[in-house]
Amino acid sequence: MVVIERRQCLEIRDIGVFSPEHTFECGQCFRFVPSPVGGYAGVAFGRFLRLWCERDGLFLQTNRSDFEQIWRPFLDLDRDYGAIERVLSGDTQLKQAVDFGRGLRVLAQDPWETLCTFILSQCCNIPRIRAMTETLCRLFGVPIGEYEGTPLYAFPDPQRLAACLEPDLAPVRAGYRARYVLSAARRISSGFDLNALRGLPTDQARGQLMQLEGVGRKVADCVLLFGLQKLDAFPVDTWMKKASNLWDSGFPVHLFGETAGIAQQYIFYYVRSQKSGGKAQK
DNA sequence: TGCCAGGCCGAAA
DNA sequence: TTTCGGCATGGC
Repeated sequence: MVVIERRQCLEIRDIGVFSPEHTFECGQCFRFVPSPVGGYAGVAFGRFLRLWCERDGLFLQTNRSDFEQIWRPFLDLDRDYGAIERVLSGDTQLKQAVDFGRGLRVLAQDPWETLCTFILSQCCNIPRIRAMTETLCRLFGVPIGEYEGTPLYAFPDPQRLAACLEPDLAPVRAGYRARYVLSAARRISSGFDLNALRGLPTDQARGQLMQLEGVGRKVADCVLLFGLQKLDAFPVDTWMKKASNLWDSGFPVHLFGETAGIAQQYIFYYVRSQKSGGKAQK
């Protein structure tokens, strides 16, 4: 990887294919949207980022310090996705999914934000998850400036939400999920250490997460994958059954290690695209 | 208008 | 252990 400092931004080269669209439309992260001036823009870890592709480079509108501390790990830039894609493409069925989503990266998100957004995700489509998440941030997150005239907010920390009551969350329109969000916020702010789960084997970490109210196997595995970088997690649920229908010769679940978690994201994205008429759902 | 959505929970079978 | 209804709401 080569990092070149440009005027007001950084240019990243030699990282293989990186697709902001596939990375932010594949259903793992709900706070980055297409920017009116190109690429994608959003907030993570209390910082704003816009990123776009130009010629053979990936451009980040950020500074060197934030890049090293936040965006380099967040965007998983040090992993060799080319090698992973080559392995997955050896399976003729998986190759369809890889070809569709080529350039997506499994993000390293904040575990608390990941937990919260995937609690909100249950039985919702992605546009609605995005809307609920933005309302939650606008109401309870710390303002961090503005972009193109739109105010920006950090994701609210668990202590802030733990001080709320269910009626406070009514504008979020989260329905029965509001209770789960508040319950998780109270557990986290009273000592449940999400980061400590990184040191546990995946199955033990999953068991701990499932102790939280409203967190089942699916939400737990999404937190393991996107928030704790346990890429051997593999959320198996209703969409996987649909994938099995799509691929009539059986579903490829022989994967292990980091390949499994990355593969499931290509598959999820591909299956969803097939259901919405062969193009990425926005 | 009706179906579906990155589910979870508790009860019943 | 598996199945099923209920939950709260909005996108399409």
